[in-house]
Amino acid sequence: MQVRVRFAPSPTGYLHVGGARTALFNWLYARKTGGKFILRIEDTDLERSTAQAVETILDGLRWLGLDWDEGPFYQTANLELHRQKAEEMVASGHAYRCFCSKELLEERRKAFEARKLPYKYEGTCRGLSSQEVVARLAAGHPYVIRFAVPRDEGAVSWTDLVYGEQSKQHVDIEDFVMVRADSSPLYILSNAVDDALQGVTHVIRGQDGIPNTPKQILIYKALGYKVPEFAHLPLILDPSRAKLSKRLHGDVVMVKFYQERGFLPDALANFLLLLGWSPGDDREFFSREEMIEAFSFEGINRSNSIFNFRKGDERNFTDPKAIWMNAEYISKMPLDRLLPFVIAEFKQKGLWRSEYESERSEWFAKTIDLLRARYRTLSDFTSLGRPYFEDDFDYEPASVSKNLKDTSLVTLLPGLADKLEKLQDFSAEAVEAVLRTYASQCGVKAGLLINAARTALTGQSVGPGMFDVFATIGQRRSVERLRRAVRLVVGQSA
RNA sequence: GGCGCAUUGGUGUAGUCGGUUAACACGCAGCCCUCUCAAGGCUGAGAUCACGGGUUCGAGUCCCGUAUGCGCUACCA
Repeated sequence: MQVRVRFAPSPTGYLHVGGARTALFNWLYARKTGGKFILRIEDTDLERSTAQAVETILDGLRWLGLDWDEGPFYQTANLELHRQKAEEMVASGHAYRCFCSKELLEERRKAFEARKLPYKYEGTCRGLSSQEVVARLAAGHPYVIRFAVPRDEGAVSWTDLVYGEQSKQHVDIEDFVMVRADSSPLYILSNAVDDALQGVTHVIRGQDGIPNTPKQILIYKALGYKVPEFAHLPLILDPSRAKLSKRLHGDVVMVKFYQERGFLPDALANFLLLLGWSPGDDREFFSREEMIEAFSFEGINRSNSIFNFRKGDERNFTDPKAIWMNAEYISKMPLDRLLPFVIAEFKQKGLWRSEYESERSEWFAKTIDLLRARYRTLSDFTSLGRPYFEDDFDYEPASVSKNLKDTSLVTLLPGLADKLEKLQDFSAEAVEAVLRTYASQCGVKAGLLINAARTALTGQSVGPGMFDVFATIGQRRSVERLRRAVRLVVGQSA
């Protein structure tokens, strides 16, 4: 039997990390088993769903490389069918019409809650005779359709692929509503019917779906459908152990945020993979192929994991391990696979030049290769990396005060510039030789010139080996920048 | 209140059939390297395995209870 799994987001907001992980796990299982990954948009919530929200979700999935085989299907397309299924259950005695008004039930619930008693619908309309039902129908009384949960000592049980044996007593399950008074079906119904009709064999969803499972199993059985397997995933919580939400946490929980902040989709997927799942050994880096190969339900953890980010910490603008993972990908992945992402980043920031794909393409690639070891996001290439590509860049005050405070640099810098200007071969080795010779001639430590040059050429106090920086930035620009930096020394000492 | 799920260092996780000093990664601190930073190498701090009972020669690992957290408890999805 072919495996069929689905990701069924409701398009209320954006694709968030929890949803993305659920989608990833579904996708992995489909790919591992040669099954199908179905995408279904659960848009039954009237106002809250917008076409734009759907597009954002699709975008996020595409970006993460989670391609679906069928869909997107829209739940609203099947509403009438869902209603019919409920009618079938009424006809077969598995469900009944309930004429109790919402207001009345609300009142009762409140009364019970006030006394801290558990409230479950008492089944008032369950015992209505067919004549009574017909009479009320004829009188035009509004009604909802409720499932008639067996009233016996039995229980609904299933073996969750993650949580193991699960069981819920019939007495603990309320006669839940499946169809509203306006005849629109509820999620609990639509979701189960769609899963059945779309041939879903494995329901892989968040742990918050556990309480729904027994009800849905009841529906499957009442309708004569085969009950699928269930695999519930632990939740992803914030550092105070609250559920992640856009309202509470803002952009950090959204996939789009990572897209914009310069994450590699593979890195995010890899990080998400490890949130709640482990291969059982020490491996942490997984290519898509390796993920597919290694993935299994047994490796899924049962406890909720925490997305470890702190608000207002710019260096750790999200979970430090996610950033670390991204940095690892940036510096370790094959350069030719990284380049397209970097190029996209340059284009997006308006720093792309056509020469980078013609006469300067080799230089561009080498420069990116030089820089990537210490960058953590793609955005770093255009922000921190700016001095390597553009002539106008900022001098970091801390760098200036640290490296350009020695007033003798006022003459040393232009002196070095003069020497370098005469070089025939502006290679890292040649520059190093010149600089070190010049330093000893002047009786200063090479480090003084090296560090000063770093600030002069990049405005920063950190970066690759300085002689590589010289070579990368080039003779003309290097000489210019050394001379230009003199005013900063003066400014500093004044 | 009810029902359910969970509980290993700050975070993510490992810990197979119960058996010596609880492992790995991130983060943090220090050292080495070095022209800086990152990387890399090394070292370190940080966990009475939520708590209390029990079973056992022996429990993070099995059983019971408690606490805490989370989820669900809607004519939301």
